[in-house]
Amino acid sequence: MDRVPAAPTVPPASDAPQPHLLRIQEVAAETGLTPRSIRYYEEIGLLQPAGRSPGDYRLYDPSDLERLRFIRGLRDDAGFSLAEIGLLLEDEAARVRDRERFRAAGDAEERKVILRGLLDRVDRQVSTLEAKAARLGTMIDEANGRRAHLRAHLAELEDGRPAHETGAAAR
Amino acid sequence: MDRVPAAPTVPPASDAPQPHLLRIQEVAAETGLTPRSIRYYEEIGLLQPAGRSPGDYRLYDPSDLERLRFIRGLRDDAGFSLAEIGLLLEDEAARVRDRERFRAAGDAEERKVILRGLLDRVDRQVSTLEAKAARLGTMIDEANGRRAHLRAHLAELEDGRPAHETGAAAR
DNA sequence: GCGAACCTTCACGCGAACGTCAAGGTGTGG
DNA sequence: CCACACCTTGACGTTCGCGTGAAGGTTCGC
Repeated sequence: MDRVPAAPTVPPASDAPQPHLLRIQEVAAETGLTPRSIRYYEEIGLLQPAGRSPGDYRLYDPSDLERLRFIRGLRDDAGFSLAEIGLLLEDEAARVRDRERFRAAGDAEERKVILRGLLDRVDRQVSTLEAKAARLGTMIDEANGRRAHLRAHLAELEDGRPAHETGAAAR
Repeated sequence: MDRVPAAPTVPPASDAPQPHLLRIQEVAAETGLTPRSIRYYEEIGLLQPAGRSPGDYRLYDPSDLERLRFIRGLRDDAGFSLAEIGLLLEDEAARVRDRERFRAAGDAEERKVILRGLLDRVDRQVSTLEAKAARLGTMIDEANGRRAHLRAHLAELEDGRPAHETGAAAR
């Protein structure tokens, strides 16, 4: 059975940097990616795992999961290339540094600076996504235009002489 | 062979199959694609040029242009793979057949059947596009959520103690 | 009828985004 | 302590979506 720590009387709250570290296959199952892809994304600099085990296993924390899901969304839903995703997410090294700096910074002023940087990036992400959505919207409009055109033609034919009903083609 | 009607006093609407046939490079300029891509799309069955010249040059009519523009939109704006585009456009051979049959069919009833088929296809295209747009919309919402979260954190820091102004960071 | 520009069909090459072994090290329940 | 699943780093293979010649035929203006 599980050798789970039976009763941690009081987790000392001072530093608990082990919330839920997952190994690569669990991450894969969780995100719908493959281990190979995840390693590849690391290779091209899209994300760094939160840490490594003593035996050098990659270990991922929840924020890594979120990032991977975001990457997958950008790839599958938005159809961006990994290169574009790299530009959107911008410099994984910076993220790591920022998190480090943020934790280290007791100074509220520095935290604000970091937060503003993050906010700017998210703003750019949103506008990029919205631009894409707008182009998609245009395409949908055009397709609807063709649809209306066809409907008009069809109506013309049907209206001119409502011959016999075509069975179950009403819809 | 066919002689071209030099001066069709009254275009009898029965057959005028030479409106504006373009060669591949003109089509490329018109659609923003490359000749190589256009040939490749033909190779994988995305479209057949309206005809060939006596010297075997590919010749494209306006509906080919429209189709190519649609393909480009699906590829660039919607981010579909060419395989997915093939599924969306569904069987170029059918389109050719349909057009042929439509022209040949004086029968209004058969024309209606063909039009209904086309309409169904366009309907499926629209719903596929809208599904994609919805997923993109979800992504945008999530990104906005993160944005709001960051804003809240930032506001908390700034509100708690509005220290000194950060110069020109007002955006 | 000639040259330039365009076209044709192969055919090979390339970067992106992984898949797939191979040859080992790691973690753990029994 | 061992079996076995999981992990590691290479390294090579694959598919997609074309780019880039090579070698030759076609159009067209002059």
